[in-house]
Amino acid sequence: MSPRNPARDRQLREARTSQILDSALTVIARRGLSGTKVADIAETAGVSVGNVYKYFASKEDIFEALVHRGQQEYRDFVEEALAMSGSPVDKLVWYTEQWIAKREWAITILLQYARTSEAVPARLKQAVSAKFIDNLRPMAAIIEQGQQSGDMVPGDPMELALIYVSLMEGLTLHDIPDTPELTSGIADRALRLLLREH
Amino acid sequence: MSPRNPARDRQLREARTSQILDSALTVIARRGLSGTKVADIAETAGVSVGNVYKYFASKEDIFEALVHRGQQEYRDFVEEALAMSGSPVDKLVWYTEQWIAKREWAITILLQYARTSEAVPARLKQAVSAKFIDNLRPMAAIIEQGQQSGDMVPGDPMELALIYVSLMEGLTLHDIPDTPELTSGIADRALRLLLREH
Amino acid sequence: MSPRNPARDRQLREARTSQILDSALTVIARRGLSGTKVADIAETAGVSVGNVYKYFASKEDIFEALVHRGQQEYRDFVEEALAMSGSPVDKLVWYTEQWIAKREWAITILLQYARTSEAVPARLKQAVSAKFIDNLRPMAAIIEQGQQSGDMVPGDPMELALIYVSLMEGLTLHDIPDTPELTSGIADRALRLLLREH
Amino acid sequence: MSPRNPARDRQLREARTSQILDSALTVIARRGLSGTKVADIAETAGVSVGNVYKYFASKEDIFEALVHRGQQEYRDFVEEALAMSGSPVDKLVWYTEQWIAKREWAITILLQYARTSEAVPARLKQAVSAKFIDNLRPMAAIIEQGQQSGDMVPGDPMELALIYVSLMEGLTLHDIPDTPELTSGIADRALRLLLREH
DNA sequence: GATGAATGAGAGTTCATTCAT
DNA sequence: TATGAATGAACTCTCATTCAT
Repeated sequence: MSPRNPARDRQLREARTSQILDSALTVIARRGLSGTKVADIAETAGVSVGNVYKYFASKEDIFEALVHRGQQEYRDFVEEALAMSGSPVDKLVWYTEQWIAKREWAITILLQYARTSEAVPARLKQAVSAKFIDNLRPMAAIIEQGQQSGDMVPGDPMELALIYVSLMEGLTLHDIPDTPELTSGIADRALRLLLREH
Repeated sequence: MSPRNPARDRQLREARTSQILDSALTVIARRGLSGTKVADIAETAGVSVGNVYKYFASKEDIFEALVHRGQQEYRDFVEEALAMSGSPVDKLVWYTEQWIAKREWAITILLQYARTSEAVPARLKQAVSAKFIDNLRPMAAIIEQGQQSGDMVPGDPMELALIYVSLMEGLTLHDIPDTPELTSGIADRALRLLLREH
Repeated sequence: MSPRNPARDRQLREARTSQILDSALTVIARRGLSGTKVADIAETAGVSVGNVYKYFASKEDIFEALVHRGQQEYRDFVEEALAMSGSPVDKLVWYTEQWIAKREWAITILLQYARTSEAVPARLKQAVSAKFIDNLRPMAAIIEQGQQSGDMVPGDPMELALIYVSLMEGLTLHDIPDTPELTSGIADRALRLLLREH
Repeated sequence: MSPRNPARDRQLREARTSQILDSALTVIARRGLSGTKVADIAETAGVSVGNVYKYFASKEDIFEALVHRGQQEYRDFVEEALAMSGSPVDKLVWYTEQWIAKREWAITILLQYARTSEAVPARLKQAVSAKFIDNLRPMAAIIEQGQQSGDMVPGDPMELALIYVSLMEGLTLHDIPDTPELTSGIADRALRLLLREH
């Protein structure tokens, strides 16, 4: 028997948790929550079915953890864009390129499901919607900077942020792996919609 | 011989079919395909479970019929926009207002699911994607007219059509009944992205 | 409207009843009772499903009528063999040839099912078994005649009748349409088992 | 790693499989295939419904396994008769007594159903019929030995084997538990049909 | 902790029977 | 009387969850 090592135990536990969530993200995004079997998640994660339940109480619990993690990661990402050096337009360009590169289709589908499905508890739906609105703020801040520098179109920054994020999401949902309807230049083209003509 | 009236029978059959599809559209959009019980569809349609199977061979069959009908209705709608009298900008305005008014969220969710879910047969996925692209053409034609009249931004009309439709869809998915994140002016605001500044 | 004719009405009713029973016999023998849908019977009989219920109260009712008719027809047949002119051996030959010619596989299967299946009410099972035993008597009488004339093997005539009928049935069940394992001479060969060597 | 014992697991698996087949044999023989619920099989076997599906893909799959096992067991049985020491008549006597003692009614009913029902896939029907014919060979060999020793009636051994087996089956189907029409001496009497008078 | 066999509630689908026309 | 659409109970099969090892 190996000697107990609480720190290492916790670390292993977190690694397993992440591993299960990563697998769950992909399969749930591809098949929907009720279309995904716990056995699918377990298999993709390379663990046994029973073991999944050592880390999560239920399939719903996995979904909720997934949603929270996804929204937090997005928050970190958009704040990183806001905090970076460079002009507001540079920030927007970086955000857009990163979004495309990271292929956020999986979490986009999941969050859309979380906001719209009746199968999701109202409590969670409201939390997700509220967090989504809150997550628009860094983007709105970038847009506001762009308006002050005269580089971006006028209008309520929060509204413009919602429009831009919706557009990113809408485009993303047409660029799922294996169903590519997007040519590479389209996101670039979309970006320019926010910019003033000169 | 027969105590039935064949013409009336057929009429009733078509009415029932529509009734079931209408119900299915709403509940499947709200709960997902695998999250929806045939019993839910039946109850919403006000018919018995068994009777649903007189009209559709399976739940998947209902879904497929729904998708076909949805894409055809969209085609009719966008061609109506193209055919109407008035300037290209008028057509785009009408299209946008109608889209918002018709609250196309249900079919938007369904078609997104049809294009992206692994649970959907590849054959159907491809058909839906192809039809989606084809359905961009009338919108591209409107944009081309707008470019010729100097009212709309330059760029490949098909690309711009994809962007605009993606934006509509993205916004729609944030304006589901009971989860309204959209203020009334946002769609109007979005529309202006395609217009040239003067 | 045609004028009422009670005699003709009854005749038509009997014809319909026979027609339904004939269809039922074939399909139930081929698919089993619970494997047969009332719709199958109706379709084979060329009537509507609803109309079947004008003549029989239930599927079980059809089955019971079938069994009764089958056992009565067999009784008539074996009594005809007993009553015919000629030697006991001639009677047995005629009986055997007729049995083979009439291809009684359908009713044989049905009666076997009626006697052995738990799905059949005990009351009916007992009636069928009793009638089966009773129906052995004419055959036993033929055998007794054959023993008296010295042409048939000795032994209890009822036992020998049971053996011979079981053999006929056993052979019949290997000569179902589309599954012929029987060569034409086998029944003839079987017949000789009852005859004395000379 | 694994806390399981693979050898023991496999053993348990085989035991469960047999247990389910044994239960299935009895209930399907008594109620017919479509008259038998998987729940009946599960209950008789003392396992849960869901667990049955861990061992067999479908009810049809159980039926097929049952048929294969039954025909193989019969083959072993009849070959044992052929291989035993003693005269051909001794072999036939042993075979007959064993058949009666083993009360093969269940598998007899099942195989008859497999050969005759339209509900059984043609592929399986043909396989069963072919195996049935093949399984006649050891019996035919016994009869041939009996003919050579002058103890059995002349004739094509395969034909006589078919007749004898059909007779056994026919008698068996009149001696189902709870429907006994057979007196104990009848099988003995039947056996003598193949023997020459002296 | 790790495993996967076992459970049983629940979903899709069928079909005997009824009934409005 | 004849029809076949409508009903819903019952069946097959699935899968989230538990638990003995």
